[in-house]
Amino acid sequence: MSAGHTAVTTEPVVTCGGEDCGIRGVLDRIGDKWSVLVVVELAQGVRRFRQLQRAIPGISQRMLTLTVRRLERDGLITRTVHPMVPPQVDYELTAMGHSLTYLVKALADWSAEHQDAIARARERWDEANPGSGIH
Amino acid sequence: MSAGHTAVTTEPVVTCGGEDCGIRGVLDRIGDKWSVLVVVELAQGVRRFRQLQRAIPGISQRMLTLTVRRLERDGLITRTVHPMVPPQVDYELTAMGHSLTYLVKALADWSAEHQDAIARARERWDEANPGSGIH
DNA sequence: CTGCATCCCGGGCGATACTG
DNA sequence: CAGTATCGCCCGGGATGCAG
Repeated sequence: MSAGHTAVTTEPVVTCGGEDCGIRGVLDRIGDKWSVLVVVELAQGVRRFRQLQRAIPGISQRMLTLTVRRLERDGLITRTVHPMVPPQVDYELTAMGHSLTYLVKALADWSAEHQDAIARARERWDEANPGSGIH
Repeated sequence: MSAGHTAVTTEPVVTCGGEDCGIRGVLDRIGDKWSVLVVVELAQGVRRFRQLQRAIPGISQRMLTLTVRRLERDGLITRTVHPMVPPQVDYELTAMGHSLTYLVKALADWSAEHQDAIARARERWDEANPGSGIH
C-alpha cells in the first residue's frame, strides 16, 4: 500500500477483497429498492399485506408479493396466515431481520449526513458536463 | 455504532420512515452491484482504468465507464487524466468516498455474520416450497 | 490505454384480470 | 383481503466497432 502520505490511517479494507464474498447475496437483497422499504416498515411492528402496500406508495401488488416472499425465503421476515374470512396475513421481522435494521440505520445515517454534499457534487458535475446523459 | 442496548424493544426506527429520504439516492448508488466493487477496489489505493477492469472480473468496459462516471458525479471518487501517450487516467476515492468504505465494511461484516444463516434459510424454504420460481 | 456510439437481447417490473 | 397468472413495455447492460 502507498505509504509515505499524510495520516491515511485505518482503511476498513473490506475483508473479502473485490471478488464475490457474501456481500453480493446481501446486496441483491438490501440493495433492492423495495426490500429496504419493507424492512423499514416492519421495523415498526407487525404489518398486514395491505398495510405494507399502503405504507409504501409506489409499490405494485406484484412487487410487494415478490419482495415479501424473498425476504421470507432469506429468513428475514415471517409470514403468518390466519385462517379467517376475509383472509389475514401478518408479516414480522425475525431476529435476523431485526439485526438488519441496524445496518439500514447506518445506511440512513450515512445518507442523511452526506446527501447534501452529494446533491451539490451532482449539481457541479452536471454544470461542468452538460448533456452527458449520466445519471 | 451507538449503544446497541440489548436486543428486543429498541428498534433503530429509521428516521425517514417508509417514504423516500436520502436513502434512495444512496441505495441507487451503493446498492449497485458494480459501484460497491469499484469502491472496495479503490479503498486499497489509486487505480487506473484497466487495473479496475482487471480487478473486477465480470465487469464490461461499458459498465465500468458508466460506474466511475456516476461515482465521480456523486463526488465519491476523483478522475485524473494524465496527458501522455498512451493515455493514463487515475481514479481515487475522495474523503466522502473513504467514509463510504466504512459503510461497506459494515455491510461486509453483516454479510459474513449472517450469510450462513441466510443460506440455510433459503435451503429450508426451497425445500418446503418446491418449484416456486422465487429467487 | 481510455472512452464513446451503436446494436440488440433478456428479463425486470407495472398493469390488468381472475381466484379463494 | 391476499395472492396468482398473463401480457407487454421498457431499459439495463453485454458485445462490438471506432476514435483520440
